[in-house]
Amino acid sequence: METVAVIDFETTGLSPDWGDRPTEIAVVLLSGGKILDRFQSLMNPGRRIPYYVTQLTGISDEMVASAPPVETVIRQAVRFVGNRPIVAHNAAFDRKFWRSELRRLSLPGDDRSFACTMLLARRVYPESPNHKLGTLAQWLHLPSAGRAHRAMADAETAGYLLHRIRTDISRTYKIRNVDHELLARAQCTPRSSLGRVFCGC
DNA sequence: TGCCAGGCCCTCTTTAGGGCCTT
Repeated sequence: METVAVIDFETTGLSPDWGDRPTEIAVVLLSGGKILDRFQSLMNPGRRIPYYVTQLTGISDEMVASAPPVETVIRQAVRFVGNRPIVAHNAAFDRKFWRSELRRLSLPGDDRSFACTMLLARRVYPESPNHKLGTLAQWLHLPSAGRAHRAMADAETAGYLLHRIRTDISRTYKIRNVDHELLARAQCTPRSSLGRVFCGC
């Protein structure tokens, strides 16, 4: 089964266009539902972290003061991810920070597509109370990964969610190997045609 | 104590509007 890189950013806010920067990144390499390797680092965003974000994530100005700068960590993360497909929960959010930081560094790969576990979960589990990562983890009884809203815990949980989605799709549509290409296609496919997408492959 | 944006999806829709989700 293809190895994918599941990414999660903690940041100073919602938008790099407003000057927000990452404060932490975690990447897990996932294959067949097993975590093969992990990368995690706090980083110094060069700006203050709003109080409400610290309340949410537990990441404070004091914690990132001695951390390496964003540029250093992003270069390490890019090397760790390599050419593997990238997955995230609400991938549009992580993708825009990934792109923003790669462009700052003039690194290639800022146009890479991300597969999104939230969009997949909306289609596969429409009956879930909502499609927040924490709710899905609880609702599906996924393994506990630690404190929510920290990068490694959320990346691991998104990895477990991805594996569960693959397993349920395989069972529902009698497909043995649900690879990343199918997930990527599902990302752009209306829920009503999900069955046709997988049965058609 | 900075409460910001944007892509996706649904519907009381499509020449639009609003909710969800991420920090």
